[in-house]
Amino acid sequence: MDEGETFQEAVLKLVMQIPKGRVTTYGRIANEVKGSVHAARAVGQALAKNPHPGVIPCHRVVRSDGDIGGYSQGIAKKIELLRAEGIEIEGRKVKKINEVLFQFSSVGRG
DNA sequence: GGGTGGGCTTGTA
DNA sequence: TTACAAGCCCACC
Repeated sequence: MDEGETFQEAVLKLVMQIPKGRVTTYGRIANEVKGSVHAARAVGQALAKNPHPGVIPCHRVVRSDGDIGGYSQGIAKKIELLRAEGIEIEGRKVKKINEVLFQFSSVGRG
């Protein structure tokens, strides 16, 4: 991440890169920003307090287990947003999470 | 300016 | 499936 950017900024920027119809996990972001999956807690904080709720698709971030986890506006809301993008939701978990999982290190990360 | 607690998590037993 | 422990950042006092 950029030195001039803070942890929160780095997290938000990564989430912004998530394309529609795709989702990622807190651990992935935490690994990209801090390199520690335990930082996922901090990632959630950054998303929960995202200063750009209209630019940061925090609803595209779910748990590593596929569970939606939580949402400041409400889990139900998060589910609707994901379904609106074409992502299937089973109860409180994302179906075929491995297929919609978006990887940051996929390309351009050399 | 310093110390403590909470949160949209993760992994193991 | 449930319960416990670890590490990280922000807000409050």
